[in-house]
Amino acid sequence: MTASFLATVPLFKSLDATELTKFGELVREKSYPKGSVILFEDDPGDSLFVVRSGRVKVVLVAEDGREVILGILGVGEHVGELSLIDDQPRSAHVIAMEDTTLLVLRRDDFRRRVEASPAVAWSLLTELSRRLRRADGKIGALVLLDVPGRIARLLLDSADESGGPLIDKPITHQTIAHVIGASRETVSRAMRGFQDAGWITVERRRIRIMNPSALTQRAQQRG
Amino acid sequence: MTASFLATVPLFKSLDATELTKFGELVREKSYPKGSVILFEDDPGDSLFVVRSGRVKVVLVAEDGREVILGILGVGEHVGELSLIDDQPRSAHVIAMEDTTLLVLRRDDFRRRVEASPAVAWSLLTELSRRLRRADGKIGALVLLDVPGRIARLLLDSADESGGPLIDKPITHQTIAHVIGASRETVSRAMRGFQDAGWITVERRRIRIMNPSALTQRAQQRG
DNA sequence: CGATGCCAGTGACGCCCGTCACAGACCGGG
DNA sequence: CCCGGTCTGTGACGGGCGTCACTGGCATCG
Repeated sequence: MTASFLATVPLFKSLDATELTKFGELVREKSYPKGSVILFEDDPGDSLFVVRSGRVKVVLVAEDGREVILGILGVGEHVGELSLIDDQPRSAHVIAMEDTTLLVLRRDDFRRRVEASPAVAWSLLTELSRRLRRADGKIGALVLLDVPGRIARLLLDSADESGGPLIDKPITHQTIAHVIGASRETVSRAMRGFQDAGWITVERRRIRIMNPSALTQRAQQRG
Repeated sequence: MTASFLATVPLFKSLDATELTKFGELVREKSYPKGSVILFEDDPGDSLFVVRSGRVKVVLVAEDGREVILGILGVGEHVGELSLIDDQPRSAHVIAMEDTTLLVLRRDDFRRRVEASPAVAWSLLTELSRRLRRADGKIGALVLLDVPGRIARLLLDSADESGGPLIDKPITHQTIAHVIGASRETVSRAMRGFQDAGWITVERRRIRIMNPSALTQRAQQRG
């Protein structure tokens, strides 16, 4: 049932059962195979998407094909609010990293609900704040840290998102490279360095943090 | 009168006269000399600041003193909402770039008003959206563009913020460097290049865009 | 179970840009 | 109108990291 799933989504956690049911009725479900493009940058946007299963990435792509990953979203997270709020076109592409199912909510339905319930508006504000803090942090990292420093930072962030020293989601060097703005080869060399130093171990693309304080140190300055 | 000033602030533009007066009574005014620190990163935050006169910068500072400017705010713009929304510590330093006067609004007063008036909540959402788009754009620029490309982008942005080809606020190379994440010397060389190419002219630190399409081109790819 | 992709590891090379070091221009204030 | 401090222009140099080119691992699937 989709209402019971919605109850697990942070954005809607403050809603009561009857409101959830109403929402559940407004929602359509759509599936996307791995690699397919869900949203195109510059399209006009009129829907909000909630990840029901799978994983998607939000990316900017340069003319020559190089890409930056702005964010990776898993189950319960959502994309597309910005266009609903300010009526501007989509600011990035959204691409399915695995086979993915999304719940789609149309602008008008969403707006009505937000205006009717201050709690949802507040959740939205909280979520946007979190993203802004992250984005600013990322800007700082790009300017102030070298590649190993940015990787260290990413690993620490991912770890405490997983709630332990083991980063549960497998991840490739290529993906890390796109996230921190570096080349695959440089990431490869830096990760080898961390392993040789005994700061992390990697097993079947799962990374375990062995020495958090060394990484923290490394994520604070360059060199 | 502070209520009539508040009426010009986008955040509060949707309020009617009586609400503005109420707000005006909750507000205190504070002045800061050029160069003084208004907010420290990591401080707990419980106030929102609206720039009444002057200009402030939001900056991240590394241990060795290097800095990134996340934003420059002028009259009518505001800082400090994030901590009010999510109760997290301040995410950056805020420093007066000129002698500056701010209006200070305390958390509880602010929250009450936001909850009472959906229009204010909506303005806030709009504003956060705008900042998020900018931040994401900045991340893209840092990763995908070289220094001249990032400068071109900044100049174009600043120009249409001024509403014409002349960027009215004078700005130093050092400041540009901090904003785009580059060194002062490299900015200096790139700007000379733009002038020699006839794309811009500079007079008393005011920049005028002579060839927007060339800059747009340059802001699209590197090399 | 061989084949076919993806992914990681590593060397070589060159360039962008940060850093250091000055010289000269500009600029606001007494 | 001159003077001290800030801002800009430029050369020299070196290093971090992107790019290119391969090699070898390992996993999935007819």
